[in-house]
Amino acid sequence: MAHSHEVPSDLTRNQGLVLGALNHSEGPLSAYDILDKLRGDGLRAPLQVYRALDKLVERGLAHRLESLNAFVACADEHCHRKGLIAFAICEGCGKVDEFADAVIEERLGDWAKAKGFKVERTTMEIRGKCETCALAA
Amino acid sequence: MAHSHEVPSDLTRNQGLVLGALNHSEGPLSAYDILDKLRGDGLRAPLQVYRALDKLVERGLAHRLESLNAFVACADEHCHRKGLIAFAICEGCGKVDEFADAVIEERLGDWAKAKGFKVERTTMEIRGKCETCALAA
DNA sequence: CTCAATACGTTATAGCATAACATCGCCGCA
DNA sequence: TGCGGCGATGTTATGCTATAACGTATTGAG
Ligand SMILES: [Zn+2]
Ligand SMILES: [Zn+2]
Ligand SMILES: [Zn+2]
Ligand SMILES: [Zn+2]
Repeated sequence: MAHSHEVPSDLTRNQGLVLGALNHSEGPLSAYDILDKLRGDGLRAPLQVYRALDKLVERGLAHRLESLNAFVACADEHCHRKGLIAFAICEGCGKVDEFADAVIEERLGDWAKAKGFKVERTTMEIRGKCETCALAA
Repeated sequence: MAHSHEVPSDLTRNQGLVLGALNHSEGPLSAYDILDKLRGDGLRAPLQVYRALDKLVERGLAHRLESLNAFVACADEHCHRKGLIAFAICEGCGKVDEFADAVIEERLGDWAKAKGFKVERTTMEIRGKCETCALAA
């Protein structure tokens, strides 16, 4: 399990369950993956998972990976204070590495400023092979 | 209609139709949007559209926007020779601005090198408001 | 207590994408 | 000319992802 936030105590039951599932997973999970893991805990419908995910993502405790239609627990205690977050996703083992880069963020800010574009959020996802999987290939 | 590639002459009928639909659209289209536009031309099934899109994306004539599950025609005659491409997507009017940034690409390359990560492709999508829509708000 | 806000549960439906299989047309080659 | 491979096509069925719409339950402020 990846290094991650402590689980906040003010989560609702469903939010706690969903975050727990993400925290205990080695890689990203789709909403339906999560649902399957939590049927034993009484969850029955996709909406229960999606609603919890919405809140978790909103609070920065989880992130959505657009190119996978899947979710991961945030791996960085403080990432919600940063702006742009990037994800490197290994096609081999499925592991996700989360990082931030101030230079990229600044560069993007410059572009936006020049264009008059008001940035609300940015997704950056790198697909490829992690070192282990690249060497194994 | 955005500035775009000339339509290559070696496209198949379906590929030509799909690229035409994208070229004539003001904004991104989902595969099903495209299908609806092309029913009059004899297309009937999603797969016909998806197969054409696969080829167009492979050749760099179209791009997939992961955060929208939609597609746009490439707006840059030479983008397939560049590496990373970024898209700024306006939540107001739906227009998409495609651009490349060598500094960001280099920075990403540095990160990958340091980590031993072998990059295969990168998606970068900025959501927000274009200048026009931001001022109108 | 009462009201408003938020979470929850459930069913149904919408939207996105691919599996599987048959067919067709083109081109290189015996 | 006729065979055989290959890529594009057509069609049906299916699976995965996400939200609409409705009602109930819980909580907390005034
Ligand atoms: Zn994070
Ligand atoms: Zn790996
Ligand atoms: Zn392009
Ligand atoms: Zn706009």
